[in-house]
Amino acid sequence: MTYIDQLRTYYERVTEECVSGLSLDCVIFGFHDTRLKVLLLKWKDTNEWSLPGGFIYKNESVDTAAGRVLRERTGLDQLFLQQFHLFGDAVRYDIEDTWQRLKMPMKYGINWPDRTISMGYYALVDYTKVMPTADFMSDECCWWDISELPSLLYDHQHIIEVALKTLRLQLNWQPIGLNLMPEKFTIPELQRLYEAVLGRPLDARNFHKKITGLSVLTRLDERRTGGAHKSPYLYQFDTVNYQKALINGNLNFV
Amino acid sequence: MTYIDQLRTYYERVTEECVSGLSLDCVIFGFHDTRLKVLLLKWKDTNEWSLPGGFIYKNESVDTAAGRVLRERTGLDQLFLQQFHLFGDAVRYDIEDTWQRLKMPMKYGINWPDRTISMGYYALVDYTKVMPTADFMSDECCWWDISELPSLLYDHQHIIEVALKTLRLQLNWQPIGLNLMPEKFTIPELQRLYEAVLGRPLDARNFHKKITGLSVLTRLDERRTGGAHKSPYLYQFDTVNYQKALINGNLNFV
DNA sequence: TCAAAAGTGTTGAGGCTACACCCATGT
DNA sequence: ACATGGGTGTAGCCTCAACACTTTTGA
Repeated sequence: MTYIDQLRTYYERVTEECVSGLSLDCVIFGFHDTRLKVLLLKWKDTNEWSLPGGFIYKNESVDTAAGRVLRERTGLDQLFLQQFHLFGDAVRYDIEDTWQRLKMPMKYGINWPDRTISMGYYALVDYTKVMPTADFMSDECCWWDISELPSLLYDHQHIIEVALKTLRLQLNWQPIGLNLMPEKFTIPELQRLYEAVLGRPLDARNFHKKITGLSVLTRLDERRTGGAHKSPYLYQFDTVNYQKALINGNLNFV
Repeated sequence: MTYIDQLRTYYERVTEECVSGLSLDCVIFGFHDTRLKVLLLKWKDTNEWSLPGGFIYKNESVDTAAGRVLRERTGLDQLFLQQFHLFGDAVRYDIEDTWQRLKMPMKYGINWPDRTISMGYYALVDYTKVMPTADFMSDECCWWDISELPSLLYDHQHIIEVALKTLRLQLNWQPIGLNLMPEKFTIPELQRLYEAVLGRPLDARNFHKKITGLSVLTRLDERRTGGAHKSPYLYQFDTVNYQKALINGNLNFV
């Protein structure tokens, strides 16, 4: 079976089994090496990248479908996943141009709706736990630095921008740290995350004071060694107090 | 043509001309007489109420469709309208029970999808300018006090709750006052609005100090007379400064 | 004259910002 | 030894919350 046949079969199945005209796109954020990252897929035999996405089975909750897409691309379950915008413009992108960049015959001869509306989700994941996994349409699935994205298909550049804007706005009310950091981390590492999301530096003393003052962290008896400098303490989140601080909107580092 | 025929014709047109399986519901907030209000429709020949909603034409932007629904029910254009949640559970409500309450034969014999996903929008409108207008399916369209809602069809009770929660969260970043108040209003009246949204009383002196300190209001040379008490000054919003205050997130009365 | 709501300032507490030096570690 | 980043405290400012009396108006 050729790749094109596979694709046609896939889209035929989608047409039959999924909600028509509605898709979802996931902006999966990770954090590594002081940088905010996004998980992208490269389409087979092209140099074109896009967000992981998918369709909703006719008897499936949309949120569940988003969780499924996420699980398939990251290997992780029970992730922090949040609706952020419905992309419903009549013309979201240049369809012909897109099919050309994908080197595909338009529509594979099947009855595909003229326009697709897409629900945008963002996810916050622990970079160290993710196993990026390509699907049958892609030959690569990997992390990209948020500030060095490749050219993206569809309106995915726009979708990422909206997701990032939402993330910044929700920083104080969402468990950004809890979900993006590995289990054990140092306070300066957490500060780098906040700086990466906000896009500007924060004062180390004030950050330390604030985050420890909220008692959302538990200091471990371990330190991170290996740097040519004083070894910082490792911390874990105290999830109970973290939830409390979130509810109070106290995790703001403006 | 009987009412049932009209309905069948309508749903046939929707099936043909609209995006399938996706609808939208609008929670239209108004403010009157110290109370937050929602605009509801009563279905013909029943005592069942629901939110105004509609479908999206195949070549229409979803946001535009929401604006259209809103214009048809309020007579107003260019309203403040905001996506807030996609209601996409596989089973959102008891379908059979709903059709029974509507006293309708299910599906009118047409090919209607088994489940509908709905995008929730909320709107903030000037109560005094709205002309509530029923559609052909409803025999009443009117304002209901948010704390004294009737029994609602579908999952509309839930949708209103989510909308209200969103409104509270966004109070500091959205032009709540600007859109819900009439052109001229007094500071105590604006305070009542904030109290209605937040669901708790605010201190008059602190409110006055804060709101005047932001220079988002212009005091007019008029006063509201008629009450058996001191006549309060009338104010208008200074839209330029209002936008600035919103951007800075300064309109918070926590 | 009375009832009802409008208008108005001050004070204390807590949170935020700005700022500089010493310490621990690996090279 | 030295370079690198980690850890730590204080002072001033600003914002917020709490709080009561006088004024105006219509009935």
